[in-house]
Amino acid sequence: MYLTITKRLKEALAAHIRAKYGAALGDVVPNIVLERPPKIEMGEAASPVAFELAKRLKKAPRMIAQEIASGLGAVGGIARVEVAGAGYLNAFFDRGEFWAKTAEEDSHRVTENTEERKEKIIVEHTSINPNKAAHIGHVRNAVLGDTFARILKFSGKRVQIQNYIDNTGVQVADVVIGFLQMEKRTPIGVMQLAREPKFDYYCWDLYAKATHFFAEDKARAAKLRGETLKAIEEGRGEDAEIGQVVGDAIVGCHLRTMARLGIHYELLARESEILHLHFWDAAFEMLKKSGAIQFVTAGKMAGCWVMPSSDTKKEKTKTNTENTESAEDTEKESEHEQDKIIVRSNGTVTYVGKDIAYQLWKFGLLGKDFKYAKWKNAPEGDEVWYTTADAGDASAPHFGEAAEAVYNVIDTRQSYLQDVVAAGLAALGHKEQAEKSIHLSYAFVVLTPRCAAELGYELSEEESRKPYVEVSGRKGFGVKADDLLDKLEAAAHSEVEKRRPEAMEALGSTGWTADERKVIPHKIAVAALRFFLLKFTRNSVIAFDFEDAVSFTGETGPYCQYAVVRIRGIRRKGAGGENVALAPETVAAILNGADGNDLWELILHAGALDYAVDAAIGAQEPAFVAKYTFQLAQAFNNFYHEHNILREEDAQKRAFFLALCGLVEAQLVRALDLLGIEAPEKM
RNA sequence: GCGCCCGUAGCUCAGUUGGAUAGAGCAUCUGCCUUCUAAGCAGAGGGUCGCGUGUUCGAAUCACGCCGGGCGCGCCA
Repeated sequence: MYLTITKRLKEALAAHIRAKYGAALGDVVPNIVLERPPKIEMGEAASPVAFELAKRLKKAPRMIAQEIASGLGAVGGIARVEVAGAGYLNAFFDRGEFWAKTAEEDSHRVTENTEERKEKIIVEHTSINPNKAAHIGHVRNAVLGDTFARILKFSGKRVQIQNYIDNTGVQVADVVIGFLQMEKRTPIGVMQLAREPKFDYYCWDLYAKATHFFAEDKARAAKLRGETLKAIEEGRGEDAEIGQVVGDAIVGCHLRTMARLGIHYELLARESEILHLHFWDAAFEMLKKSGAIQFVTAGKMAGCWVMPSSDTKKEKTKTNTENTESAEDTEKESEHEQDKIIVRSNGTVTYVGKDIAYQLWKFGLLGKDFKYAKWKNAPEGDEVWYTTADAGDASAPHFGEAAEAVYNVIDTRQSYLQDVVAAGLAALGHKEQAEKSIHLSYAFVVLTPRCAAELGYELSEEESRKPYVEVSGRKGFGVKADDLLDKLEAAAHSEVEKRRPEAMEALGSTGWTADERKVIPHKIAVAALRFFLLKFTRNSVIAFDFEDAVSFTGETGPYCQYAVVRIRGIRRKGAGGENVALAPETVAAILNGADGNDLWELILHAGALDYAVDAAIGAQEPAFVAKYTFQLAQAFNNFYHEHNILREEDAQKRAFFLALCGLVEAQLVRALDLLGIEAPEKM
């Protein structure tokens, strides 16, 4: 609701300024900025536009503000506009109306997007190499992607979630070599092992051992890797057989791990099919024909197909809007830059090349499509599809349908490569799609030295000099996702035991059911972890520490859940109180009354979810929603301590408080849902 | 060397696309459960927003230059 009104105000201001001061000020009009005044007594939205106008009109800002305020006319939802300070325009909302509309909007909202006609947005996230267990870094990726997808859906977009599976890369090859060469296993033996529940953990260790094994003899490593990789890519022999078993089994593990966090996927797009269905060949032809890549005949890169650096450069500077450097400068600089190799002199394609082909497919520009089949090993209740080169299932959704925009959730270290991929699309003439290939980047997760020590990791001299330690799947060092979740669930369980001993002891009617004893700690654990990963903005490096992640107090997921639990308790006990007819005049009287400001701020905040979501999408920053949720919970807790709802003697006031609880609960639950957090009935 | 990111309270971080008196959480200290669940609330201390110059009516935010830290730049993925 807050978004609706501020939008209206912006439009009204823009129209008024245009009409009154003329087109000469055209550049001011599109940038009307609204902000929240520092105090609620100063209104709900303010515009400093008069300062901007003062420059051009050579008039005092306060005078201009006065003119605008008196000439603006009525704006829906706004009671009045006043001039404040040196020339601020402060808008005061109609509190009663805001309350009524928010409650109404609340009951009408459709969260599910059922309209098939809407253009689709792809969010690709997780994309863990299927050769080891998922670790905390992977969880950040998945949680960010999942949350962003939820936010997009909430704003009415049709979103399709894809998880890219590189099941034919060197990482899988390394584990295959581990099984075949180091452990001397047969495909059948590996197949049996792969049925074990913690197969991903087994591979985690094996992968680390393989890395060690390769380090001992670099020449042997290169030879083995080359052979194995080729066999896997071509799908022949024991290598390929084991590769597939490992890949499929590990993907199954990852899906189960992520399902614990409420993360699900619609499509597993696999590299094996990109190879077998010759996606690259199609892309290669397009790139050659358009001149986007060129064959190098002499020098260091003789025999390679490269993308000239000027192309990638252009793409990058273009996003930096205004700064138009002279063409001369750009050329000079590009001389020093290296062209990006797309096809090696031995004829094999690089990762970037494959990614261009894949990105073209996402936008429906490749002229090819996969076949699809249902993933058999999906977590309970999930329907997941995967790409196949076989006949496929005719009833599969149309995954090949062109996307309007694509969000790729990948850590910031791959920014350069993502730019090259986008530049590839642009060079093929798909400028629009290049711009809508959005790299949702985030900084990686590292461990504090204390955390590393807790894990029994011995720091090298170089590492101990640094403020934190990098997670490395290759070294087998990091916090595994399932271990962390187990730890969090155990911590949540003992926290419940400590705080509500009666709940876990099955004493009389206060005891929790067996189901609740399991599910509630789980929900708390998920809330703690997801919120912990979401409260940081994307480009902030998270230094992981058990102490912070396991915390359930302060700015955490459980704090937000707790607010909901409190409301639910009150509403259960106060049931019926809402039935007292609540006159709109009474609400207005309360909100505009002496101590109405605090109540009003709570309502205003509850009604600003749309605003938070809009900002989150605009900045591609899920952390905004986490912040919003925490602040709403905090605002409710303030209200809770100031007013005793059930003991309120004034029936009208009591009915209003209960209705307010209902509104806050609805908004909190909704906001938590966007974060992938469920609020329990009790905790 | 080139490119990207970061530097805000003791610690971890916000700061809504330049606005009014720079905010949270944690930690420390002091209060508050006979009252709707204390996973809570109130209060206190704690700041040259890395440094400098500039643009502006107005800068934590923008520009330039330093200082300090991280990452990327491979015929790896």
